[in-house]
Parts: sequence; C-alpha cells; structure tokens
Amino acid sequence: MVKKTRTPQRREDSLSRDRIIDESIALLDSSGERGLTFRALSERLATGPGAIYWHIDDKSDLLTAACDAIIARTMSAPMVSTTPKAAIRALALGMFDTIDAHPWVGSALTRAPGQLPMVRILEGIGQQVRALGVPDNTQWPVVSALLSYILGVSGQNAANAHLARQSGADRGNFLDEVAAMWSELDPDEYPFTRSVAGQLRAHDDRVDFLAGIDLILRGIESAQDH
Amino acid sequence: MVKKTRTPQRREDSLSRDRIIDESIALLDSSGERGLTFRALSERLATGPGAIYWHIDDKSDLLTAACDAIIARTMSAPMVSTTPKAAIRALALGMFDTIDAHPWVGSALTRAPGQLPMVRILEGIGQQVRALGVPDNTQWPVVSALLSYILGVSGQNAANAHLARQSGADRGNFLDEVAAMWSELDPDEYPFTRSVAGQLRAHDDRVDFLAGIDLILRGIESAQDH
DNA sequence: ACCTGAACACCGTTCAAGT
DNA sequence: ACCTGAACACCGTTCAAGT
Repeated sequence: MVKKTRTPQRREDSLSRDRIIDESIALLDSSGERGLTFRALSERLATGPGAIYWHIDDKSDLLTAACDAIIARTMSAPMVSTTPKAAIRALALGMFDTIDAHPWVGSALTRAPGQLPMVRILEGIGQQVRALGVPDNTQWPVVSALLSYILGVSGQNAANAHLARQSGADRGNFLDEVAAMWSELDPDEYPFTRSVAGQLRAHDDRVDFLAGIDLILRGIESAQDH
Repeated sequence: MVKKTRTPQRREDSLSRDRIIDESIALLDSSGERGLTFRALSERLATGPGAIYWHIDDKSDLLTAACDAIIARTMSAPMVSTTPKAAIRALALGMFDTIDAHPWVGSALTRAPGQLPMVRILEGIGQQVRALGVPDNTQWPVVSALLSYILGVSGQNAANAHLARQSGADRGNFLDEVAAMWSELDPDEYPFTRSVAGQLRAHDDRVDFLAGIDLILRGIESAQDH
C-alpha cells in the first residue's frame, strides 16, 4: 500500500551521474572540500568506491561537475533587469550570494579555467557589457576585469566565512581575532592596516562588493566619454 | 684542503624553520602544490617526516609561511614611484608577476585571509590609496576592490598558466584547446563567448590586467569629482 | 632541545571478478 | 553495461624512543 508507484523500470536508488553530483554537492555543502571523499560518497550512495568511476572520470571531473550544477542554477535565474548596468549588478550579487552559500564553488572555479562553469558567467557578463555599448575591441578586457573582480571578491569572502564558521563558537569570533591581530601590528610599518582594524567588523562585505562593481562601472563610463 | 672554512659551530645542514621554508618553496615551484609533501620535504632535508613538526605547526602553517616569504620579498622591493597612481600600478604588476612565477601563492593567499601575507599587500595598497587623497570613510572599499581585483586576476592567470604548463607540449596548446571548445558552443546561447574565442590567444593577460587597474583608478577619480 | 622512524588513520585510483 | 570490494601507492600526523 505504501508508495506502490507504477514505474517498475526506474529504481530511485540506481546510480547515475546526476545522483552522484547531487550527493557530492550535499557533501561539499555540509563538510567542505575535504568532506568530498570517494569513500564518504560511496557510502551515501550505498555502493563501492569503484562504482563511481563508471560515471565520473576522476575527482577533478567530479568537482567541476558539481560546480557547474550550482553555477547553471544561478545563471539561469530569471534576470529581468531594466538596464544593462542593473543587470550586471544583479548578476554580480547573484554570484556573490551563491559562492557565499557554497564556499567550495569559489576554489572549484579557479581550478577549472575556461571550462563550462566559467563560460556561463563570462557569457552572462559579456552580453550585458555589449548592451552597455562598449566597443568591440575593448569588450574583452572590460569583461575580464568584471569577471575577475566578481570571482576574486566572492572567493575571498567565502574563504573568510568558511574560516569564521570553524573558529570559535559564534561567527564574529574570527573577525575579532583578525582585528585584534591587526591592532597589534607595528604602527610605523602598518599604519593603514591598523587604522582600518576597527572598521573590520562593522563593514558589510556585500555592500563593499557592490561599491567595487560601481567603481568599475563608473570607470567604464568614464573611459567611454573620455 | 677543499672548503675547510672556519665556522665550526654552524652545520649548514642543520634543521631550522627558514631552511624548511626555503626547501618548501623550491618544492612548490618545481612540482606545484601537490609536490609539497612531508615525505618529499624530509627527504630533501635528509631527515624524518616527524622532525619537521618540531619547527612547523602543520601543513597549513607551512604553506602560509612559504607564501609569506615570497610576498615579503615582493613587497619590500624598492618601489620608488613618482605618483600614487604609478605606485599602485607598479605594486599591482609586481604581484601579478610574482604569482605568475609562483602559481601556488595565489591559492595560498586565499586560504589564509587576514594573515600576514595578505596584510603586507593590504598595507601597500592602503598607503597609496591614502596618498591618492581618497577620504577616510571610503578608503576601505576602494582598497578592498583593488586588492580583490589584483588577487583575483593574478590567481586566475596563474591557474591558466599552470594548466597550460601541464597540457600538451608547447604552452599555447591549452589556449588553443579552450578556443576550440568555445567555438563549438551553441551560437544562440553563447554569442559573446564565441565572438571572443578567436581573440583568446592573441591577448596579453598582463596588458588586460593593467587595463583593469586603470579602469578602477578611473572610477576612483570619477567618484571623487562627482 | 631536537631528531628518528615506525605506526595510525586516512586518501584517490585501479582492476579482477562478478551480475 | 554496470557494479563490487580488495589492493596499491600514497597522504598528514602522532608518538615512543633515542641523542
């Protein structure tokens, strides 16, 4: 009586590339990059470690595939923005939040340059930069600057968040430790770092991130006018 | 007769933190991040794996220390520039070249946020941004944008170079493969990526990098005038 | 104080053997 | 075609024992 469905062929627990990738994402989200292990994965899938190799090339392939699944989800979101500028800001924030939610995506992207996950983001930015009216011959450096900035900041933020999650009980602990360390630096050698140590905790990384995007967008406009 | 020096106390081959770090850098440079192994390291140092733990906390400590040695070297270079703008460009290029020469530094930096290596760079940028006349309350986001951009692009470039070194015989092979892959993408879904596939090989990453720096600097100026 | 090296608890990956 | 699970060649880290 219980759940007697009419799909006799399909065993829900049978192995498949998609199921392996889904389970990998769950593992990566819950226990980080070191948590993704062929043994842990095969246990979750109720199979042997070797079975996975029938569907996946190796660990690098697995990580890239998991990364791509996340990116594809993010980039295929509706994205209805009034202006190209607004679209770029929305895309950037979307990536920031995605990498914040899945910190391992940041380093996975770096480890697979030119691959599909990166291409998805490149394309999204590229289309909006075109719409912005940037001339053909300068589109590439502009897109490349935006892409690098977005991935750079998001990755950094995720690394912070990841360490913060590990250190101490509450989440502010990590920033407190860093701030304390910065305050003890030599005043002659590190005047700037000392001066911003206090601001470290108060600042909202998301807001700073958007400010940087606006800075680059402003630079693009200014370069066009010049 | 041969090399009978007068320094009886000092055994050149004795273990020390510095010697371990130097040997680690050599290992990282020659065989990448995977090449740094306590066993390979202890063999080079003619000792047991356990001996290293007397001078070093763990592998993460080792990697951060090696990273810091490289960054300290780069950041302590003369740096005599006429204007803050020129100084920022010089600093950025210096980091780009350093990470290009030592690709593992890129990911090591990301894995140790807030630590000394990062602080050195932050301080260098911060002092120049101050000199640029950026008001106190917006210094942090500006510095953070520059820092993220520099590390983001440099890391990306290093990852490319690293993969390029592995794949095929000559160094252009990797870019050719990526360009070929991009050309075969669906024209409706990936118009932008396809349009830049051809330019991929011709472009000089260093030039694009500097163009991005200039874009941000222009944005800073424009924000000040506004 | 500093070093040795065996031992522990893991890894990714392969491969004969099964169904 | 797809899966099993033992086996191989590694890891980082610890720790009793040495000097």
